[in-house]
Amino acid sequence: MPQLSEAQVIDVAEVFRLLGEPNRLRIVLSCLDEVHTVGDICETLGLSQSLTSHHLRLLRTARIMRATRQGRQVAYTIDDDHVRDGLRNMIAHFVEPHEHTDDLAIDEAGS
Amino acid sequence: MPQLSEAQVIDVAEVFRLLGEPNRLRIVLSCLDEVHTVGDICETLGLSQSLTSHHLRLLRTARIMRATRQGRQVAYTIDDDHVRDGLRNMIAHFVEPHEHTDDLAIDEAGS
DNA sequence: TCAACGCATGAGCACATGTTCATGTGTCGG
DNA sequence: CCGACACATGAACATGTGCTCATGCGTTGA
Repeated sequence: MPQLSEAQVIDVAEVFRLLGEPNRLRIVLSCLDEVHTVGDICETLGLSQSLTSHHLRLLRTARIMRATRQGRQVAYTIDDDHVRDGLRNMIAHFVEPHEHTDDLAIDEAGS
Repeated sequence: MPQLSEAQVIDVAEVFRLLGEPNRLRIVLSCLDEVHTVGDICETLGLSQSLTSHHLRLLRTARIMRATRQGRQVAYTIDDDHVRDGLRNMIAHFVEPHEHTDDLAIDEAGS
């Protein structure tokens, strides 16, 4: 365990858990650089309004995103710089080629 | 969506999902800088051998960790530099104080 | 005031997931 | 070869989670 307290581990895990759902990750990614209304997100990602709202609620509660009323509409944006930077970092790394040795199989190391 | 393909979004979400479980995150964090055997991880984190092995299997299958036999024991280490760097980055950011502006229309009342 | 728009929320269901218990597989000492 | 050690794996169960359907709430325009 590095320099993270138990509570911090829980918090980080919670953020990862929320970003671990494809639709939710897409929502967050779509708001990585821009601000979008709920309707925009629905249309862009092809999700139902209800589902989008449910996901946004989770992201809001976790302080990952923030909502702002604009008349009848509500605009969402990322509200956590750690998450934003972390995502940018992850994206940058993931764009590079991903090389790997084959699955399973426990390698041998001499004794 | 930024510069990530649909398949990449799925992959990133999968990594986040696996890191989104506290015990699994603890396992990965414990192997962030060092190599540990299954027994070490069990003892350090206070998890049952079976549970630890199940989690390690998931992390192995997802190419996040790698196993190496050392006699009777099996040592695990992180096998994905993206994940390692991403985690280090996240940790570094999470250690800093977490500020949050609480203005705004839609707010969540605690439950 | 009223209807329509835009979004939020609760209920409910099918399915995924974390955990434990029991058992299987590979390895070393004697 | 045999027993013990270290780990992997399957089954089973309780709980969590994503999704849809229906409905509620706030806002704007007429």
